[in-house]
Amino acid sequence: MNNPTVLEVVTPSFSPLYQQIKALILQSLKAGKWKPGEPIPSEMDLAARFRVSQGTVRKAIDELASENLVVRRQGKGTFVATHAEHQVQYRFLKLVPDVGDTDAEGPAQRTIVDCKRQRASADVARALALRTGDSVLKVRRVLAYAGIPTILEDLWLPGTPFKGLTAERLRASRGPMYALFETEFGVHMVRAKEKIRAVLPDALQSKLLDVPAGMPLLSVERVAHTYNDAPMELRRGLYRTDTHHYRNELG
Amino acid sequence: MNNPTVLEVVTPSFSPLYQQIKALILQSLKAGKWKPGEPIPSEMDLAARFRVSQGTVRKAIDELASENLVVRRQGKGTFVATHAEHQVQYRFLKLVPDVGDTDAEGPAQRTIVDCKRQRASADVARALALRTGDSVLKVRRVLAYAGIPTILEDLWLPGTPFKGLTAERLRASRGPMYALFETEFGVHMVRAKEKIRAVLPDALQSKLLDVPAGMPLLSVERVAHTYNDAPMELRRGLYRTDTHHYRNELG
DNA sequence: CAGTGGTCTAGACCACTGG
DNA sequence: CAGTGGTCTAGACCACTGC
Repeated sequence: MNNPTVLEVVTPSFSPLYQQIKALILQSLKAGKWKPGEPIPSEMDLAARFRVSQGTVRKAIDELASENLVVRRQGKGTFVATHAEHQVQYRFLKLVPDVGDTDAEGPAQRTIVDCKRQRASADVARALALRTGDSVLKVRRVLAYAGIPTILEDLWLPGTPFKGLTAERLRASRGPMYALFETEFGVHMVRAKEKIRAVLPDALQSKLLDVPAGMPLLSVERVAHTYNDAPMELRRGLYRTDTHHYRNELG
Repeated sequence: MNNPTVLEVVTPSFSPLYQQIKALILQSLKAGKWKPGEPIPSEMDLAARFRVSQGTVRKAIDELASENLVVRRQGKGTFVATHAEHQVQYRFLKLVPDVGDTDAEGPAQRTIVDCKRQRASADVARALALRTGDSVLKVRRVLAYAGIPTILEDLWLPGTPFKGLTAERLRASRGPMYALFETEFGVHMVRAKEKIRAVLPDALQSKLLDVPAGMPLLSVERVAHTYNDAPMELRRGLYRTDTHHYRNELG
């Protein structure tokens, strides 16, 4: 009767009220009941709706806030998190210049190299939870700082949710790509996982980044997820790390 | 009268009670009043001492727990966090095998290549908040998985707190190095910052890792801090990323 | 000023651990 | 069983925002 691989040997059989409230709010977020940037109902309001005390709603919202799904602003309200605010330009980009800081460096110059529809290869399909051969959008772009190409990115997006995305549309947009996804396609990335390696560029890559073929680069493979933890983007980045570095904080 | 670089233009002039309580507990932690692995007083106990309600102590401890300084265990108590428990072998090491998981891979085979006292160079001194020429300990070691050398690490430690650390002592210890630091030298690392780059190894490095000179490697420079945010270790790691990768989660 | 999130309390009860 | 952390409540008051 032992079951070593399953964590919950007995039924969970207990879920705190605030977790249930959290799940309900989360459901509304997923359903798009409140749009990114908009306020959600006040704590008192939600407490009244769910027939619980303010403290219980508060704890639910606390967790959502700590997961960056929602932002609290004292005196104003609680707002659905968004990538479309000038706050931090790129929330998931951890590459910073060796000298000075990201602010001093200013925004990147972005060049869309390519944007086309194609069929998902096996590994792309697996990363995006699609089937091999499903339609995906592939984007390739270069980010430059002070005129120096620094990042080369390949992106794959599932075809259906991103129907209508074109190179022109990408070139026309200002601000983070994730902001565009949010406002134009209703896709809000909330979490991401990265796998980082050191690699050498192939001929085309070294040409696009204007670096020698023998220069080691950081390979950053990112899968970004939307609310339901559904993977909605696969991104493979090549970073120059002779003038910049990937910064990580461990707690 | 303007002061653009300072955040608090006006005085802070307000600090919640629970923050003050948190600071008091933190002070006891720094002072080593309770040792890693030991329980701190119960919430009720602390509440009585500080003449506040349980809820206020609770919120203080909540923050300490979320910073991994303390671990809560329902029914048992709240314990000072420690690196010396089999839980997670290496809390700050984010390199994982491409196939299988860290558990399946098992513990690393560790080889201390070198351990000697030397004078701090300018950059080492800066990282450790020492003066150039101050005495530091330098350790070099190799970690291997399944017999394959995978990580080459250079460590610099300030000489004074780590007086008495020798290669023999390192070789004799089992478990994480941070556990040894904790039990033998009373130094508990709580936070760390990493700068990650892609590099090529020099001749000696490629020999120690048994990789070709042209193989790109991940360079991970870590500064680990103890309670007061004092830097207590500089570590430069070279990771093979042909069989492993650095895994990071973004929220 | 009213409305929001943020703090604090006192007390009740629940879930888990160990003797 | 007593003691621990974990949940929940109801109500008071504080700090901040905007009108």
